[in-house]
Amino acid sequence: MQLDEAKSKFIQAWGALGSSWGVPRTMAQIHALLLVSPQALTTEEVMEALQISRGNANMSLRNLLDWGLVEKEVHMGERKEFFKAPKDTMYMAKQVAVQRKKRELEPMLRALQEVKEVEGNDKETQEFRSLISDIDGFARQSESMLNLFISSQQNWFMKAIMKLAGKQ
Amino acid sequence: MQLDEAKSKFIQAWGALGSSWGVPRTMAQIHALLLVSPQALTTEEVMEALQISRGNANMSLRNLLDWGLVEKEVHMGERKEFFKAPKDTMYMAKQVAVQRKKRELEPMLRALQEVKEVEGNDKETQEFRSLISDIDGFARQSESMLNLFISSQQNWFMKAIMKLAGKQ
DNA sequence: CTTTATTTTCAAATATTTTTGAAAGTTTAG
DNA sequence: CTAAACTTTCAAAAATATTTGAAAATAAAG
Repeated sequence: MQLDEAKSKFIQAWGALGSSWGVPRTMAQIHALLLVSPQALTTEEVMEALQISRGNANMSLRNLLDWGLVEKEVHMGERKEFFKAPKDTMYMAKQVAVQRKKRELEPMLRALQEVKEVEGNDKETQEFRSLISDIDGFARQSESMLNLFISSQQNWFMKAIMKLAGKQ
Repeated sequence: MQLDEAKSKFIQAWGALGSSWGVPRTMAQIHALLLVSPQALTTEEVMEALQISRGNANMSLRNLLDWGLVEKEVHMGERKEFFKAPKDTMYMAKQVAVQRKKRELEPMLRALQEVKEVEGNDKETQEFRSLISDIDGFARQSESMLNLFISSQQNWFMKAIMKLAGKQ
C-alpha cells in the first residue's frame, strides 16, 4: 500500500469513527488529515484535500480548536493561518474526555438531580427514586474516573488499569 | 415535582444523551420509558406513551433487544409480546460496552492493521507508521480495559478504579 | 383451512443535520 | 484612508438519518 492510499484510508476510518460517536464526519476527517500531514495546513489546503467548502472547513477547524484537538500556527511573512494537530494520542484522548464530560455527562448529572426531587412515597415513586439514584451513582463514578484520567500524567492511568487485570 | 413529570424529564434527558452519542433519540427514549415503567409494556403502549408509529416502535424495540438492553416477556393467556428493561445500571453499562466495542472499536483496530502495511522508509512514511502505531497501542489498551470491565463482577471495576485515585 | 391478531418490512415522507457559497466582517499592507 | 487578503457568518440547499404507515408476513385460534 502506498502512503497516499494509507492516509486516505485512515482519514475515512477516522471520519466513520467520529460519525458513529456523534462527531460530524468532516470534522473528524479534518482532524485525521492534520494528524497525517507533516506540516501545518491552511484552510485552502484542507478544502482542496477533502473537497469541502470554505464555510465547512472554517467552522470545522474552529470546532476542532474548541475541542483542543487542533492548534493555530503563524508563519513568518505569511498572512494566512496554519493549522496543525498535536499527535500525542493520550493528549487527544484527554481532550475528548474533558469535552464530553462537559457536554454530556454534566448535563445528565444536572437532569438527574432535578428529577430526584420527585414527590410521593408510593411504591412506584420509591422505585423511580431508586433507579435514578443508581444511575446517578454510576454517573458520578464515571465522572471521578474521567477526572482521574484527565489529570493523570501521560500514560499512568492506562498502565494502572492494565495492572488491575490480574487482581480481580 | 410529580412522578409523571419526573418520568417525562428523565425520558427526555436519556433521549438527548443517546442522541449526542450516536444512538437514535427514540430508541433511547423507549429504553428510558421501559426503565421507569413498573410493568412490562406492549408495542401498543410504547407507541401511545411516546406518540410514535408502529414501525418505529417495532424497529427500536428490536434494536434494544440486539443491544441486550430490553427483554421480551410472555404473559399467560396473552398473545402480544411485552417488553421490559433490566434496571441494573452496571449491567446496562456492560451491555453498551460490549456493543460499542464490537461496532466501533473492532472495525477501527482492523482499519489500523490494514493501514500499518504502508510501504516505504522515507521520513514521512515513518512518521505515519509511528502515529498509527501510537493510536493502535491506545486502541488496544482501551480494548483490554473494556474487556476487564465487561467481564468483571458487579461493581468491582469501578471500585478498583476509585481506589487508584490516591496512588498516582 | 380460514380468520383474526400481531409482528415485520420497507418505500416514501419527514425531520434533522451537515454543507455550501456568497456576502459581510476583519485584518494587514501600502 | 483604500485596497487586497483572509476569515467568519448564516440562510438556503443538499445530504443524511429517522419516522411513518400501509402492505406483507407470520403465528395462533377456532
